[in-house]
Amino acid sequence: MEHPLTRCARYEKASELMGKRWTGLILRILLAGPRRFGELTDEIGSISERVLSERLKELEAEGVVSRHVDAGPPIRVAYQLTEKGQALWKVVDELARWAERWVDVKPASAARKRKSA
Amino acid sequence: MEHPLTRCARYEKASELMGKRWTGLILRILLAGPRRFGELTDEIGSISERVLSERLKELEAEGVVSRHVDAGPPIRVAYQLTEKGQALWKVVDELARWAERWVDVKPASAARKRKSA
DNA sequence: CCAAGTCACTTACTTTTTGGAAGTCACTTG
DNA sequence: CAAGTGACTTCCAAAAAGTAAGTGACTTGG
Repeated sequence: MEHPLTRCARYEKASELMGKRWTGLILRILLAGPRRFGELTDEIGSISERVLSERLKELEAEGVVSRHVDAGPPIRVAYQLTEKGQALWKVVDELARWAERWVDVKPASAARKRKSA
Repeated sequence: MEHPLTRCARYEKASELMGKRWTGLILRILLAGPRRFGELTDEIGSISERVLSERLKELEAEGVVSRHVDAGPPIRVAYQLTEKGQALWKVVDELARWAERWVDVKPASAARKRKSA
């Protein structure tokens, strides 16, 4: 191999977190400011409440987001990034830059076939 | 909401790509140089060949990695990043930095450390 | 007061993805 | 020519995500 690569448990864990469906989207939205549960579902659009709830719990468990209950009377729950979560802005930002530069949003042309006959 | 946020289809697609299990790990390895199928399975450790094969096809379809067959005789297949794939180094790098700074690899015990310089 | 609605979730059930192991195909080596 | 090796596939069970309907606290309208 060209370069040996030491396995990095921290990176593996980080990658496991970001490598879950919807996490990247949730983070981008929360980087713009706190959001309530319903706002998140609306802004993400196609996520199911079941999964959003799950993802939010995972992120909270990881210390990336915090949950704030405003006992109203109209009870409202807001989610916002912790310091650890805010620190992810660079990752999100670089991914956004990459996306701007490299992602074509139109239906991708078909992948080349492997040599088969 | 604090800041409105325009939905970005490109980011959504990028996030869908990175937001798949194993993709972050595969990318980090490939950023260190080309790898053969077996090397990837070994270096990742716990991925199944079925899923690695699937992920590689997806990444190839997205134009992030390219597949090179060296018709040997000992036939070998190498995967390497395309220019588009290489461009992801910043994302991987920022994620790695974040992980170094914020991810605790040990099982979380009673007290959690705050930012220790 | 009672019915209907909102918000933040849960629960139950279906579909899709992933994991694990074994099999395939084209060679290579003993 | 029986046993590998490398790169995948196939099959099947387990886990995660999608869908829809339900829950509980509280509000508004008639």
